[in-house]
Amino acid sequence: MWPLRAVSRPCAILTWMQGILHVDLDAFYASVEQMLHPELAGRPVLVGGGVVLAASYEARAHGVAAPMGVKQALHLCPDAVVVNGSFENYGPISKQVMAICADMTPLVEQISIDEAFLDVRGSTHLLGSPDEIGQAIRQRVANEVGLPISVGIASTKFLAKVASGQAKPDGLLRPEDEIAWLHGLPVSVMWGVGPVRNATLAEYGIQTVGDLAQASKEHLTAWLGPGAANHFHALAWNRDGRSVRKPGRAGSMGSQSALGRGLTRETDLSVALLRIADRLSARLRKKGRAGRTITVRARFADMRAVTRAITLPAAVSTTAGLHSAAVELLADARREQPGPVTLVAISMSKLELAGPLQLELPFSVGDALHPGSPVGAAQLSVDEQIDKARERFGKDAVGRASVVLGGNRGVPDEFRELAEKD
DNA sequence: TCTGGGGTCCTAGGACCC
DNA sequence: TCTGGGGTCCTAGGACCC
Repeated sequence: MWPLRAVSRPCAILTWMQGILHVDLDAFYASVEQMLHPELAGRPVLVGGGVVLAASYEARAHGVAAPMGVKQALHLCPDAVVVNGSFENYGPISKQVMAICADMTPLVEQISIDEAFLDVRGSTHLLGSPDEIGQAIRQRVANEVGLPISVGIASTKFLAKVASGQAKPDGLLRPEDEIAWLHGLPVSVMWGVGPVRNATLAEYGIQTVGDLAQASKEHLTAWLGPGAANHFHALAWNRDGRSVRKPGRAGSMGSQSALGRGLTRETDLSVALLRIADRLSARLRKKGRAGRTITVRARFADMRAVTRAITLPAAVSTTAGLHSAAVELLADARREQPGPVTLVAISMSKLELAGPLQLELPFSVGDALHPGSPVGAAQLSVDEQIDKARERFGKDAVGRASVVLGGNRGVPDEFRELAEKD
């Protein structure tokens, strides 16, 4: 029932060395949809709207892959069922899977919603060999969650990741002779080799990881630059010193929005920025964080992108603060390339811990665009609202005030508490 | 049919300081 | 008065990952 692809009788030392697992849920979003909607089981399923976010293996058999336009995917696979992702389900299901991993070892490093590294070298005396632990994870995820998951086992994170990729779908793989096995694979399996580097390497006759391992450092440096050359040459010999560690706090946070054929009018762009500024600042505040560097990226119809950034003396996390900076940065970007903007993104970096949210002020879109205009309940400009709040709650509280888009989210509890105290 | 939304890391040039 | 080498910060762009 559980295809163990590695033909192996682990000796003790290999078991010790090969103690890193990479677990990866197969076609995660599509598999969840098939699980929640049994009528989709066994059928080609595409999750996404404009583009394919995930394709079930039945669809992949027809050449469908993410990210591909849904229309193109349907051309390749006319029987496919297209579903909007039920994104509210994915996070909790991912948590269930990660909890199973955490039962095997405290050293779990989750790297995305559907994959994680585990260092199980400290668990083998209790739970058995890495193979047995890997199988136990697969069995529990199948029984308790209902999803297929693939496992790669190796002596390094890099090789474990490559192995889980080769084990898919629904498999487990532990390469016996790691270097020999690795050298037979195409360079594109390496983490960090995408279309551009793959094409560069192919130009010089580098097809397999073995070819890369044999290439001279001088050549690799000329082709890829010094940093990438060292990195990939080391990986080609499975030299990867990175250990499994609990992920720290994210270094940046961003939000973006695609704008169809593109927007040109100032006011339309300002509204688009306000929407993502609000989404981003809400996430920042929820995590108790604020950022000093604000970056705006605009993409144009020809897919060219222009970025503009500003680093502030103090960290911010308010909708109004992000929005006003973003509007200026976007205006600057558009001076370089006028014309319709097809995507806008705001990203915050240099993140710091911020104090808990003290106060949110309801206000409306109209106020942001035309300060003082009588829109909705809030008839005051942002500045006037802040002045009012300052009068009522004192300077300190308002220093941390943030502004809520739309004014229709109700008054946050923090606001109510302050108001009651007042 | 051109292509979502969330991230990471690297490079390179310029400003500035010692 | 002219000038070196090193370090840090900032900005812009790009490749890549899920």
